[in-house]
Amino acid sequence: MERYGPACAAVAALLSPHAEVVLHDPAEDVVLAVWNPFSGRAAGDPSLLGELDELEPGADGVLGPYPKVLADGRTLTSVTALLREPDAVMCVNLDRGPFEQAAALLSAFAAPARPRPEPLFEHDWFDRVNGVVGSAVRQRGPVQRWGKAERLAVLSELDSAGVFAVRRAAPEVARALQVSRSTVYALLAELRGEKS
Amino acid sequence: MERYGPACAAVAALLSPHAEVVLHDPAEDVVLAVWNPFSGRAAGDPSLLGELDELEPGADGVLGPYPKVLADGRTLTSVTALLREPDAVMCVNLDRGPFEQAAALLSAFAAPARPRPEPLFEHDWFDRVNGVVGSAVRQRGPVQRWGKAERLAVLSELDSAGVFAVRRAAPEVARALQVSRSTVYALLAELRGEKS
DNA sequence: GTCTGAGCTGGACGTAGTGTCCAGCGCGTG
DNA sequence: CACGCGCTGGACACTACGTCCAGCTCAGAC
Repeated sequence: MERYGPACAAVAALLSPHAEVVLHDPAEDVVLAVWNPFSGRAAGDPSLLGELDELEPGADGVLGPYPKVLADGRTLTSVTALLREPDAVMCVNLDRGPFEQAAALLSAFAAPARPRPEPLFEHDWFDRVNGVVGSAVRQRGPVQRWGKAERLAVLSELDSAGVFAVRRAAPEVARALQVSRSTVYALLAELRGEKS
Repeated sequence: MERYGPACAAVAALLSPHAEVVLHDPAEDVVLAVWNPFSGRAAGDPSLLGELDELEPGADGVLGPYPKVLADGRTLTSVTALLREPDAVMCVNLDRGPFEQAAALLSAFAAPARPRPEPLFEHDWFDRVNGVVGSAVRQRGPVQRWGKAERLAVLSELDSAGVFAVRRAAPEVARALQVSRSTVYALLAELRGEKS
């Protein structure tokens, strides 16, 4: 308690008022302390840690993050740290609500209400290629700077999306990836050769 | 131009730097002016408004909002206003990227990682053909009883769904319709000949 | 600097799939 | 019965696909 208290308080302070930190004593199955409480629990309550048995802790002694729902409907994201010598369990419960609301607000502001009325895909697959390449661009930087690994990854995605089943797809993909048609087939062969 | 310019400029200024406003002359199919340009178009370029024909304008003369993807991967949300007397078309293209990034940031921060499945359509089009033919069968009776009109109708549906843009589609459609490949092309030619 | 290999390129080439054409055939109609 | 419409299977030219290869560039090793 004296050992871990400041760490818990620090986490709680950092994420206040959206996170609650609970320190448990697994030996006594009792709550040692709660910082910034909003789930109704208090020091001295039973821990009810049994539910954690289902989860496998990672090599670093961390469980989760995993989702939780409070009785009042609030959604939480939680992580649990297993502490040793002395044994303790630290749970951080983050109220996801405000973040989800903000994300929804931003999405609603900038996203079209009707993404795709009819999945007619003649003209659509063109956008699909641009879409896949585009999201990869956002994730990995400009196309010109890509290496073989990036191209392989994007091609794999396009291939498993079935893009190459449509006519004239290969040249278009080559254009979007800014490589030659030959290279597209070369990478594709490499991809499918290793897969099977 | 003198009439609508200030309105376009106002919209561009409000959303700057994330929105581009393009004023078109539909009669000449030419771009009259661009405020805050980022799509590379400039005054005097051809409008290429043909793509808008597919969309039905609302009662208020507004098309969209609808999604768009630039070649460099940026995602846009666009709305188009049809202006009368004098005729003009105003397009507002909002760069959705920053908003999506912010939303993704918030989501990633508070949400447990959740992989996103890509909708694949390779095997889908096969079912699509069977689906269209199947619903037509339910509506018009067994395939063997169909006359030219029925086949034309179903073919039109499949064609406008873009099925024939995918490889090996024609033989498969012929099989589903229980006609020869030649007939498929014959009917298709008839269909497209009358349309234009 | 030179060497070397990995990776991309443009072009050539064989093949699969596409789209057109036509003689032939069944079938309903005048 | 002759006629014509619509479908058929086959032939054909052509496009697009997928493979192959010599040559180029470039980065890293020596």
